[in-house]
Amino acid sequence: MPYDPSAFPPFAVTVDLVVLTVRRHSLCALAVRRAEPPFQGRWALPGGFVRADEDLAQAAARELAEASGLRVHDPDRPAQDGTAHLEQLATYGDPHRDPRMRVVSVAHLVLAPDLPAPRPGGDADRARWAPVEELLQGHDRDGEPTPLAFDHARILADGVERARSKIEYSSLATAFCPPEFTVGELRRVYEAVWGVALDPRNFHRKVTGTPGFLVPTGGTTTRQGGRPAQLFRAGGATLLNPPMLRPEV
Amino acid sequence: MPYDPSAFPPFAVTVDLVVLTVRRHSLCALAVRRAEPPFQGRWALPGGFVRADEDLAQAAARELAEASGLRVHDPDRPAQDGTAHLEQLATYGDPHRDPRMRVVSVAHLVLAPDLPAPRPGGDADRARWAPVEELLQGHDRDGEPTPLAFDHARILADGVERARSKIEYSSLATAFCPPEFTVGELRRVYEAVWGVALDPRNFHRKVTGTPGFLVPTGGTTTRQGGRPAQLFRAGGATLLNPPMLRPEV
DNA sequence: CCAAAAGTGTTACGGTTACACCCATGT
DNA sequence: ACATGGGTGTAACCGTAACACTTTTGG
Repeated sequence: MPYDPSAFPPFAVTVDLVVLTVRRHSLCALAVRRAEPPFQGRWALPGGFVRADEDLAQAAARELAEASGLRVHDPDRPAQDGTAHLEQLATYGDPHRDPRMRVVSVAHLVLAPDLPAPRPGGDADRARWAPVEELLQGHDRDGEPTPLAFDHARILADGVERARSKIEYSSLATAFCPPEFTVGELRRVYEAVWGVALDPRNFHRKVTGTPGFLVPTGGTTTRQGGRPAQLFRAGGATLLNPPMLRPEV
Repeated sequence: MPYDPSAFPPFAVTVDLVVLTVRRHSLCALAVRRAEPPFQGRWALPGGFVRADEDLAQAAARELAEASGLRVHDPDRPAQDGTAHLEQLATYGDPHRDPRMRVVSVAHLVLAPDLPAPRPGGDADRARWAPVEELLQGHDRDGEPTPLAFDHARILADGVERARSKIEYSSLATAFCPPEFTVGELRRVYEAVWGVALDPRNFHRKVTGTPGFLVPTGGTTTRQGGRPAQLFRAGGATLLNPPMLRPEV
């Protein structure tokens, strides 16, 4: 087929972000309140237009910094505070997903530690961390309606599903932890993301026995109470083999 | 951020297809020869522009039919001859991936049975099934150069990797088989996609022992020689638990 | 009869589960 | 002393790997 600039319709391309973290033992996502129509006043995933000279991942990292102050992990360096894991999730291009025009959105998944100063935007009126069940069910614990704008509930559900399955066979769960963490803290991440309880003893053996998964720093902490726990950093291994088994329901 | 139609740059959006099949015991991909610049005369993945009123998956299915005559599985019906599995793969949006203009391509993965009449386009000069190693290494067995256009080698590599990992934990390998197939034929699919040899006895026990994976049709065939083998259709189960273990290396 | 592919039986091994038990700290 | 979370030991259990062996066709 010959090249003809008029042969293709123009699209707007955006990135949307599913930013997940674990707070108070539950899986939360970053939501921002829309200031403009359509869906004015409704909660939505952070995102925005891709610029003319930007790669998709660059655009996602820029929008992430704008919405949350988070920076993206440099894979070559040890994890630092305030840095997150970013990966492409999927692309949503229903012709009517945005009533204004034809918009194709490349959704990205971000896994971030629970920051001491989460700073979602700065003021809690425009951005917040909300438990994913609230956002997916469309109402909070008081029954107040909180449906997400556009097809963002679907995108969020896909992102949560990706995170849930990916921590089974990769070391991605460490992206929810601070740079140094204990085995118990890592276990609570799995429990929050999967919504199950895991046996602390077997979990400990599993993660410490997988070569390259965890690297002891030598330090200990009692921040969780009880006996001092060893501190670890994420090791070089990115794949977990055999995988962490997820208890059925 | 207020809505301003001039605030975003225009993009072209395309779909590219990684169409995989198993032929003569090796994993092959559909490649088409480019008739126009850029990369005129080079092999490329089939694909094209998304139309104004089309969903992304619809565009992929349309391009698939145009390039190969294949139709896409209806998940609610039993598999039929000439139908394939289609899923979104990933989106590629480097600002310079197409020298003409800013193109974002939503790649899709198609798994198809080896058709009696593969009909890639009709004439073998414009389309062909090529072993994926040839396409990925950039030359065929005679040393002739066959580098793929654009970033299609990367897209193909991602599609092959997706197929290799997904047949581990899902029943997707049956998408490479005709509607009725034997356990041995299914095993040869795994062996071709993974490039390994599997123990026929253990494989047989594994797939026939997983509830919902295979449904016996009652018929038998000797088309592979030897003792008559039972014929099966794909069952309703889409997830394989525990997964098929992939031998290392 | 022989080759080839299908299918069954059996044992050894590795990883997970379940749970008893001990350790080191804060209050 | 006691509660709390960290960590080790151990036996039952389950699925896979390895391989001997039988079955049923075609040449």
